[in-house]
Amino acid sequence: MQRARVSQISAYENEAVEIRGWLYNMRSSGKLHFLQIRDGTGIIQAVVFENDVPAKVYAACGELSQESSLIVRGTVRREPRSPQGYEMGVTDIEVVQHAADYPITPKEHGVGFLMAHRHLWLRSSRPHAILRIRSEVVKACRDFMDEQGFTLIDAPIFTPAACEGTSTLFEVDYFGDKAYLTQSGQLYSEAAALAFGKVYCFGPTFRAEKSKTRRHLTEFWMIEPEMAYCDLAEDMTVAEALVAYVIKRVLDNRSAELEVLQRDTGLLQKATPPFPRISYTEAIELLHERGSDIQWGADLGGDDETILSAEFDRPVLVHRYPRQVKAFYMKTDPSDERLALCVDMLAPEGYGEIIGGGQREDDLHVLEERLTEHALPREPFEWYLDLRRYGSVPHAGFGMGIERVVAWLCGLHHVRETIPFPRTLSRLYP
RNA sequence: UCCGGCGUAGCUCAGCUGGCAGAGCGGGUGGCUGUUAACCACCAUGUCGUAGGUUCGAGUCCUACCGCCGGAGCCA
Repeated sequence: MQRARVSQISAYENEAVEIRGWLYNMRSSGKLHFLQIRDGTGIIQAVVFENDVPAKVYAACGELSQESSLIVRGTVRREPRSPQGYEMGVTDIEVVQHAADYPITPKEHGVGFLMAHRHLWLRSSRPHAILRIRSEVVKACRDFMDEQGFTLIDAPIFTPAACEGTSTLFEVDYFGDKAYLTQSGQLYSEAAALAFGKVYCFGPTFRAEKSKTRRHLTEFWMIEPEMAYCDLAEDMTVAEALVAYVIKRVLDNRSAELEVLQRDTGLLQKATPPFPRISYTEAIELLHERGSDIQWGADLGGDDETILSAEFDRPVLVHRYPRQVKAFYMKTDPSDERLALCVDMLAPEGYGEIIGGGQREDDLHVLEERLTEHALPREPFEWYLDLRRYGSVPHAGFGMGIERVVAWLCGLHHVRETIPFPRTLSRLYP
């Protein structure tokens, strides 16, 4: 008997097939059992009628429990009464393993309970939909980079020093030396950009900050493109194109999953280029008009970002922040010494910063001054300074946080649902 | 680190002004030939986060601690 996947079930109408999966839910009515079977690609209803199967098979159905693994055989038929439009008329069932007392019932649970059972929760429809969208986002990012001529050059996870200071890093013992889990692959991407022209790295990133908000994880994934002979304007154009590409791919390929999440896709469909671009200084003026008392020179807080993004129906690029609130490697704006040639992209609907980047300081002596200003040790950055000694060029790049993008596309309240096994201040299990 | 909220059945929660520990769901048993988070009847569920204190009496009031959730700062 041929093995069918639930997602392809319409191709097997009126054929006898076998489905290997798990019992998602079950209802019974007299001499009928309705089994909701999931196989990872979807859910299909299998109907067991007492008169159609051997007594032993019908009796076995009565013993079934949620998430028992089983192989069902039967005939696929179109059936409007079935929740999925198709169902299987069962002729035989083989129980692979009987699962007793599955903890996650089809009723409501709190986030704490579900996260403690994350290894099982992945089987439920909501996480299933979110993680398939995440998978699509990741693939879209890689496809975009490939199509645009970028080379994947991944950065190390163990690093000898911080990109932006050591306070937020996880320290590990590295054969007696101190090492840190990476906070960004950017410095390494810069080295790679001067070798390959256009590169990106895509990997996990670690922050030891004790942030307890819906936008933070201690371990998250970031894609970081870096381009040689590139200025801030071109950097922003690439960032905009990447985000637009990802949105379109998710809308095109994951509409069923967005439907499961009841995401209003109208807002996503409107998010097409060009995205609005405003300077930090314009943003401050706008915030003042909206009643904020933020001072010029201060970094934008979460509330400020929410106010700003509410002004637009698509992501907004905020560029040229004050230099003092940005990292040491940001290039100074030649037309205004107070500013850095940097950019943040803020997602709509209060999802905050999804991209941060800018043009890098390419002058050796200025960069040395910046290291001193930021009180950073010189020695761990010698290799980085070499990049300015040997064929330095204007270059730029950015980092995009995958979880925040997925949270926005899915319309989620918290980023922890966008990663299979979230790591937060209070969660290292499972 | 700071501020706020919450810890009661397997889960989600109610429990008033201190007076016998509750509901729904889930589980078990039985019923139903089209269920849609099925429905109907019956059954069993407990270290009220922990440790002290006040009181004749504490789930309830007080103190400390622990855990979780959210926010701030910082960031993607």
